[in-house]
Amino acid sequence: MPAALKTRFAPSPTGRMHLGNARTALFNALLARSAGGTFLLRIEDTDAERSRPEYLEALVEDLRWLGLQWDEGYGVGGPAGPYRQSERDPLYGALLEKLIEKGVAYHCFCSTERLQSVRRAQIDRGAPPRYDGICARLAPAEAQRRLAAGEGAALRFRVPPGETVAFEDLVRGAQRFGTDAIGDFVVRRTDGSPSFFFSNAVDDAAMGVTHVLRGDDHLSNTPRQLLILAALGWDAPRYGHLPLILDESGAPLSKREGSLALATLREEGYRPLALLNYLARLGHHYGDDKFKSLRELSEDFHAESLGSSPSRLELGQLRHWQHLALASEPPDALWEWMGEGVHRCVPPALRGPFVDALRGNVLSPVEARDWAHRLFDDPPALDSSSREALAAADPGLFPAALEALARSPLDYHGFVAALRTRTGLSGKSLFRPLRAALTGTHEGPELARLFDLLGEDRLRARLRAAALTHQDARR
RNA sequence: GUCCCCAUCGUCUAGACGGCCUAGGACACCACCCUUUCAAGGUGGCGACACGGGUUCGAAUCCCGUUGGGGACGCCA
Repeated sequence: MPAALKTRFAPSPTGRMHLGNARTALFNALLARSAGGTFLLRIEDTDAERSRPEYLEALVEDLRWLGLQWDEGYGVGGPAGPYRQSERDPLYGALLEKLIEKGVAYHCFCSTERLQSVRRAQIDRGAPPRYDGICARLAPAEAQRRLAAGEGAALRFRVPPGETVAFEDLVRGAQRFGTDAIGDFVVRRTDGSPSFFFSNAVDDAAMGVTHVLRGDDHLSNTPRQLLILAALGWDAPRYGHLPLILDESGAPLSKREGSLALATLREEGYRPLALLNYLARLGHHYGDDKFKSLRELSEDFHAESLGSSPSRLELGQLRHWQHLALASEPPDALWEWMGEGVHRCVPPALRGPFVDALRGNVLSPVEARDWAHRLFDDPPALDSSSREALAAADPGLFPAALEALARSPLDYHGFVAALRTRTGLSGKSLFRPLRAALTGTHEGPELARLFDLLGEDRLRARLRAAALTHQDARR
């Protein structure tokens, strides 16, 4: 029986999650689900300096909010724990010792200063910056002596010269790297903590991860990790490298917090599925453009449909998916989503009609709240376009509207018909000032729905106010 | 600098085996329809194979080069 497919998301808690991370997590989750496999969450907090507990919390919260459940790992447990790298030192220690015994790892006593000046000199002379191998040639006895004397040392992996590391990338296809292009790299820092190359590779293997979808920036790290695993005699997972995501200006997404932080988007009211539908199509192709549930997203996911060229973020596209996400939301959920500001402002009896009227016309709770205030706060704030519309209105319009309203207060169509015959106005000259008088702005949901929402008293008051504004403007 | 990756409408992308591509879809944009208004909705339009060489009866698709963008070369991940 073939081993079940297992994917992972392995973030380091050094910052807030952004769209790039989120997509990596999503693709791994989708790949696992599409194959009935396992999706695992591992926390890579080996960098004590930059890892922070609050980022860890935020990470978990972001993932949960997105709806990406993990079946194994941090917070839920599993057979291969612990799932925080900071708790896995015993395993790393034993494995590192094994590498030393085999002679594939050696102690390096070089100071950061020396390493830096060597690197600078290499670059100046046009050579690739690589470790020059001073400590690789140290006699073991000499290394032992310096260690015993209390000298600090990092551990480096001895990269075999003249070999080729080949692997089949899940998205890029066949890859080959010559080991001569790779310098001996650090697998354990002087402070005793394992490096990314090491802990990341070793944990994937130890946790039974079979498929790794990760950022493009790891492509040239892959041969190092393959070398480590081979030295240990372990099977490596299959790697697939996703093209980077660029921001709207074409620059690579950075880890810095910004408008693209997931948390920001969430606060702005974006629905998780809007984000997921958008992200799933950045670098992956579905055969259709339909809005999909998480389940459909994974059912239709195919690793072969992963693209290999970088894609650029565009909020306009995200808004499109938000639109579709909201359209598929049941009324109660939409009402919840609109938030406190709306709940306080909209009369309970009008809750349903309000949601119906607004659906399709707003993309965020802030917009919904603005409409709630626009409709139920008196007097409504007039924007400049509606002031103009009021000033330019036919002088007979508002008096006639008041009369028409008195005659058919609960019937929008009757009201409009009466108004038309009475004033002879129609089209823009009728509706622009009417909309301005009633809502204070020039665009929005269907006027008929708003008419019902406003109610007779408010309609009368607004028409009266408009008549006065109109006169003032003319004077 | 060295090695590696990428290159189709403004954006996301379709494009196995070269012909079915006068390059398809979606977002945006524009127009029209609907609604006696705007928005929403419907229909349609605009719009791209980075450049230069090859190979071939035929290339977006294969090869080479150029240009552009990105990544790696860290005791960051």
